[in-house]
Amino acid sequence: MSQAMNTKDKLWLHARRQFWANGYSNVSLRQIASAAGVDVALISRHFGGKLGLFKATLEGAFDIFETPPSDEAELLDAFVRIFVETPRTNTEPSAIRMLLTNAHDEGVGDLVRELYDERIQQGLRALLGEERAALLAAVVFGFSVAEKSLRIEGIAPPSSDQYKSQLTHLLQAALVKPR
Amino acid sequence: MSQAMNTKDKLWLHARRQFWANGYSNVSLRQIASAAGVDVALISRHFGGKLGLFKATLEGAFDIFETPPSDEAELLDAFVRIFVETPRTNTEPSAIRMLLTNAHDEGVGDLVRELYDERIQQGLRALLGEERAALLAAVVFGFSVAEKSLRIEGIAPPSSDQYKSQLTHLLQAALVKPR
DNA sequence: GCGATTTGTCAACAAGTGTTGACCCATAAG
DNA sequence: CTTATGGGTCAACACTTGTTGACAAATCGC
Repeated sequence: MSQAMNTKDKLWLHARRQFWANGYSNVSLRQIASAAGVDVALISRHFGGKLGLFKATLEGAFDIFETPPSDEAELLDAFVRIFVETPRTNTEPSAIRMLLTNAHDEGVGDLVRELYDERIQQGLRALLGEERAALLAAVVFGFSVAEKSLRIEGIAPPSSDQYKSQLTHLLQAALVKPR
Repeated sequence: MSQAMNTKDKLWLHARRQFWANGYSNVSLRQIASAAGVDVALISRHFGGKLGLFKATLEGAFDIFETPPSDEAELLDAFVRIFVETPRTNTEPSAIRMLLTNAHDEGVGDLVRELYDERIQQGLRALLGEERAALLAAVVFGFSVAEKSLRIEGIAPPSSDQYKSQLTHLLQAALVKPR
């Protein structure tokens, strides 16, 4: 499969995997180029630099939000889909989770926060109000990063039905209007 | 205050602040030394290297868990205390939150995960079982990092009473036994 | 076929990293 | 006074980082 791709796509693919696996600043361009079997200089040629490559790997991260959810039930569904089902059926990294995982990084932190706020958080705020949107974001963020950073396996057991119901319950709790 | 400290304590203090603010691998020894007004070489002298310095800044991270909570109500109290009250009354960074924030880092990730598992997660598992412990960890993790990484301000409004009740509610939801 | 434009190759660069060894200087023990 | 000893200073080290420029090769338009 890989030998039929042009080098730009090869670079994109391996960059995506490595950024997801190790985080933006823990991956060097030479690692990516080596994994793709390509010279380092090609990255700057094709993507303009490391940041440009990272931005390119974020493409499609927000497709699922292109039509923003209009009520809370729909929102709940969307989140469960993003954070439970998609990561398990698709072997490739989920772009939105990659986004969140790299939020704490000096190099791309600003870009990531900007994108997240503009493309996701704004919609949440409009639908839920300031406090509940923040609360929900915190929960979602926790799930995204806990499994990856702490390698907490129990969060996502093979039979994900129970996990799904627990997550749903948790998100509902986050959506309760404060007194 | 700072000029009365010896250089080792000065280094420790500024290292702690910078590691917390920017993450382990985003802080260079020269930055720390410069902030402390001290030569870089002293760090390797006093702490044996960057990793040694980081380990030293983790000291006392788990004091609050020295007597592990024995029931779920106590556990809930402890978490609210750690993640709501302590960070606001104390201007210095909370070590446990620093620990979690640096979990996603190639250099110290293993150390951080090991410490977290050994000192916190094990107690949670014994008390709650595998799944609920993981779920609670995810929520707590989200709160620890979301505010810091995503700069979501709404999570912790100045009047923290409402926030406290929301967090309590959320933690209770995480503690519900799965069907 | 010929020229132009893309695409790939190689080597080097400047900047930044953690770490080490050689020296100096104080203070206290003999 | 002499002499160790611990703390501090300075310069260099070996290494990695992202990026760039000069050149070769291949591709495509005409």
